[in-house]
Amino acid sequence: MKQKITIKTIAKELGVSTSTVSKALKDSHEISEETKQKIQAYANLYNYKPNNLALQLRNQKTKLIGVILPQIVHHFFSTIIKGIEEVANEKGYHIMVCFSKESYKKEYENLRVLSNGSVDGLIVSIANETLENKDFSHFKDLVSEEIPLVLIDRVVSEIMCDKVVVDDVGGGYKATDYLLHSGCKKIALVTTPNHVSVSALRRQGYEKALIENYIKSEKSLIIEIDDDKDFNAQIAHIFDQDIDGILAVNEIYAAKCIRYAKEKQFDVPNDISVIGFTDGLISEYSTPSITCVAQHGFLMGKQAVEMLIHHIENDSEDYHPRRNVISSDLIVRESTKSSS
Amino acid sequence: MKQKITIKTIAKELGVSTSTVSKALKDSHEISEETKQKIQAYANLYNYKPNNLALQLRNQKTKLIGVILPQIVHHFFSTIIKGIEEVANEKGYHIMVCFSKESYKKEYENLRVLSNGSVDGLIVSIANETLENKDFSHFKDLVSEEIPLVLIDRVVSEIMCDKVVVDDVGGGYKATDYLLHSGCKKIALVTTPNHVSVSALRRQGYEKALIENYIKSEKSLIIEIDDDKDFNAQIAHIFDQDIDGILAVNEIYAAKCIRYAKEKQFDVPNDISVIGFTDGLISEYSTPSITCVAQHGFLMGKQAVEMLIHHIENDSEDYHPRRNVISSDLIVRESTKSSS
DNA sequence: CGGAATTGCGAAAACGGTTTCGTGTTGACA
DNA sequence: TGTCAACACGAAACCGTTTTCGCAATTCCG
Repeated sequence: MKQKITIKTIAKELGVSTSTVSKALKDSHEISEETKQKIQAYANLYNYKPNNLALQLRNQKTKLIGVILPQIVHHFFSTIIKGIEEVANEKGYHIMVCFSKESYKKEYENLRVLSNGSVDGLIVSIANETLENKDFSHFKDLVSEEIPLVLIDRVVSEIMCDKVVVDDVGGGYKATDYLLHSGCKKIALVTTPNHVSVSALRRQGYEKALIENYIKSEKSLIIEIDDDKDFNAQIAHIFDQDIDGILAVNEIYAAKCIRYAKEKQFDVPNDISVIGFTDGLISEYSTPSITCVAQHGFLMGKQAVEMLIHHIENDSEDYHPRRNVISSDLIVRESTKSSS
Repeated sequence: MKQKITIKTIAKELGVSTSTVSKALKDSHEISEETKQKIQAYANLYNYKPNNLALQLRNQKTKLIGVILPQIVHHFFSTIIKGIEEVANEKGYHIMVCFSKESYKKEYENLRVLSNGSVDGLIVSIANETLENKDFSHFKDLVSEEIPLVLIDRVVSEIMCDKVVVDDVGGGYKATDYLLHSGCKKIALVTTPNHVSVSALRRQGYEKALIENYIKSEKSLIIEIDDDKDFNAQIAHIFDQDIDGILAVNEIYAAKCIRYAKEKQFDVPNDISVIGFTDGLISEYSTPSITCVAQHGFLMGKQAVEMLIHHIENDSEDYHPRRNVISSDLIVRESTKSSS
């Protein structure tokens, strides 16, 4: 890279001190009009830009927010990023984005390098592997160093920090309740292994809705998908049980269920209704389009970064962790019968 | 944030100089074993981490790569980010991600703040508005400041820098050729206005394939979609012209065309075959799944960051802009008849 | 035993800014 | 003419780290 022009260069060239240059560039009243003109003209001519690193070091703030997410090629997470970036930008911040790829090690590593003063605060959604291991010491270290931290979507209660979560129980409840009211009698749940906290919560909502409607939840109707195995083979047996509704914990599972149902000559929604989570492109564009629980990632990102920046900029006031819950809505489309 | 422990703190506390501490922490031979032990133990105890900002200022490098993309909630772009992040991480870099939202002003602004020494180099895909305006001075400034820059996907020739592009002409050609060989006689093109460079290239490929097969390209079969208007209204008239094939420049247009075709009682692929661009989730999960031209965003991101880091780390050698072309492949699925 | 080599450490400059606190030169006023 | 304020600017500290160089004290060698 070309040698950048600095305040020193200008000072030397114009025969003044660096302090004069600095003040002149900020239009300080301490400097005579004449000198200011000269310095500003020179700075403009050579396209002087103050070095950000120097400013950051001096001000002890980077105006940077670290974001660590488990994945990127994922509608929900990319929507979150969009929300974060938008509000951050409005408030003069930029974001550094890293991905843990659901791995504890990568998450740990990312946390380590970002907490070296590179960022003013962090927004994190915890990796699945970490949730399984239940080892959160790297987060607790962060908290004890008093680095502002906001946890989103996948959170754990033992980390004392601000949090923004989706009302997953409510989402599972609403979806199941809607299926029941549209006439479904026997609803299967297609989910992930239970250590994924959001899935567990959605399942709670599912079970709650069943109970409230005096239906016994049956183990045989709940499938915990192992992504390493063949999907169809895993769901096949629920189709032998006269089901008329499926709740899937994400839109991919929903889409795959619909596809399988069609193959087996079931009509969606008339024979079987399907609801998914994540209001992404798949739900919108597949045929039939999929009724689903929208999680409002955009809003989540916005709220998270607002909490974070508040924390960063009001360092002095005594701090009490807050917890925002974003309610999830049902977007009704074609994969369900209309609720009577 | 809590007062961080610095080298100075350690030095004062242990009654040595900062240089000694610095060297001890790097296990320098200049320092006696005894002193090293003492200092390292202390540093460990208080969880000392060197301040990144100070290091960056001293080393005049940030190990940070700026990424400016037009959008984020978009399969192709998020895949690019994934590719960039993966390789960057391997090589010890992190990424700062910004979005221009297709706006010239945001792009300009992002470029300005990132070129203040915050990053070692930039990877950019140009905003649509900028492509329309044809004002690239902000990029040229960057180049004249010799800030390493790699342009991806949406590029313009007048900016002298490294580039990675998809073989869009080839993609359009392959897709059209495939349709022709599968028996289609009359193929419509559903595209965007022509200033979007990638669409223009795909159109070239489409026209080239037609010409080579002695078919005259007809204006009435080419629709430039205005996203502000109703989609179906815009494509309706091509369905009155006995078409048996559609090439759409992205997967959303493809999905919408298929949906419309179904509504109008056309069978896809038997009455009308459809091919889209972008191998995203929509193509994969809609029914019928959509044959499409994969653009390999992951590969593009990887190559871009490799070029960039090469440029950053081999500053001395004389620099000749390079241009990588990533060939696009046809992923055959259910929305087309098999090629005979 | 005297000079040289080695060892162990510290002072200071450097990275590029900002900011506080002088300080010398004016000019006005008594 | 002496005093004082205002003006215009500079010196220096500071942010946290690395690194070069210098300097004592010790050890080594002849």
